[in-house]
Amino acid sequence: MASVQASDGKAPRTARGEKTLRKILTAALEEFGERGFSEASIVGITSRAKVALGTFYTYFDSKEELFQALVRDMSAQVRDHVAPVLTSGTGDGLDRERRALAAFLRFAAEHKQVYRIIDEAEFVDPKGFRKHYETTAVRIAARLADAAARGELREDESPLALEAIAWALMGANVFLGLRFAVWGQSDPDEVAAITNRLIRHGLGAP
Amino acid sequence: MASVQASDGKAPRTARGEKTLRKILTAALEEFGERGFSEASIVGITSRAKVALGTFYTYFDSKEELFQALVRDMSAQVRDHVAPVLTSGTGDGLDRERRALAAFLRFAAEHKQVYRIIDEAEFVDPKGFRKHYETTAVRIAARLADAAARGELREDESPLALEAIAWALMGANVFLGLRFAVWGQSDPDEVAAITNRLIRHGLGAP
DNA sequence: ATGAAAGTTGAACCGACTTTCAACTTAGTT
DNA sequence: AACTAAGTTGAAAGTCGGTTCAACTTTCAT
Repeated sequence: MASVQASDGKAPRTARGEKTLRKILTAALEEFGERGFSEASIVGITSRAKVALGTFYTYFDSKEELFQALVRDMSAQVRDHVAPVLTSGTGDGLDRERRALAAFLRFAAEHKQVYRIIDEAEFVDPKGFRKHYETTAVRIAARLADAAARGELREDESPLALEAIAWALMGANVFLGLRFAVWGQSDPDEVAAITNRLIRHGLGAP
Repeated sequence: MASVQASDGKAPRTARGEKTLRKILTAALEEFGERGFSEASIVGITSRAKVALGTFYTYFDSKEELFQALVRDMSAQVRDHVAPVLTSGTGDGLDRERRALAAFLRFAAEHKQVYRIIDEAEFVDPKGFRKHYETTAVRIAARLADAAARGELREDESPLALEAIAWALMGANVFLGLRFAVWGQSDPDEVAAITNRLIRHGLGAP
């Protein structure tokens, strides 16, 4: 949460201000997570945060800017939550992807608001939304290229193929999160294992 | 478009009424597709349709109900557009999935509004959204079960596995559509072929 | 041709929400 | 204690767009 920024020229200058800003951000995450962007209201946010309506405008220029700030932060949170499992543990590059999916599912189950905010960014903050998925795809593609360079993959893929595969894996992960973490809850390791079999060996008869 | 319904008790009773309803629906698709749900306005819709503001309420109880009607219709359109390639053509069950993805990508490229409306339904019409993806997933799972029964797949999967795989494939398709049909445009057959290799053989070295 | 049902019109109503702002409070410095 | 910068307050302004409705027009069966 430390990374979230107020609007330009509106950063808090005292400890009191910083505390207030944090209260607003926490409240905003709840409000947007529960009610969605357009149903959410500044009054709802400020009353959850137990500050006056006007205080909001000490830190943000508009509801949109607050939302954008949250999208940036949530995007970073997802990344930071998955990152640790990428460097630790044994196994090859595809094992690494399995752990990443399991970590993502665990995170999604615990932070459904985050999920909703990133999804809704497609309409409220299209640039932020696109940036989130494009950088995520690039990150996945880089990991795959790395695994390919170590000879762990079936074959070297063309750049288009690598990108397409990265988007396919990302989309699979997002939808699995929606189905098995946000809507229902299944064992993340089990879901990740099933998916990983698909990714490693495919579905076709040998 | 014939399937779209007006709100309860508001169905047109004359040819004139039917024509007006159709004008409103066409205009609504454009308006929602271009501006999104909350930016879209009834005035925007009725002026595109070249009817008076009040006419809208002859056929719909609210902006939300219109949107829901459109979601139902778009969901059916996607299904109907993909269906033909499932029964025609040669090859096994995985080939069938390849053709389905290619057809979906072609449809998405030509009907970006449809894409946007279904995505935004997550927030405006959660029930419709969920229904769309759940029935789609069930359909995919049934096709896979069918292929498995014919011995075309590597192994029989457990019910959880089958469902998870269906959601993974669906998510992959949706994200590929976003990246390679809505945001950018690549040859649908090429993208489908790349993805199909992944699904058939997996990425792992043999 | 006529009457009734269906459809159309757009000004006005209405409520809800974002945003502003001038007065007030708090905290830290000299 | 006095001063000042930062932060807080909430009433009120301003805006916007969904919805209503009573008058009007069109259609069509008899």
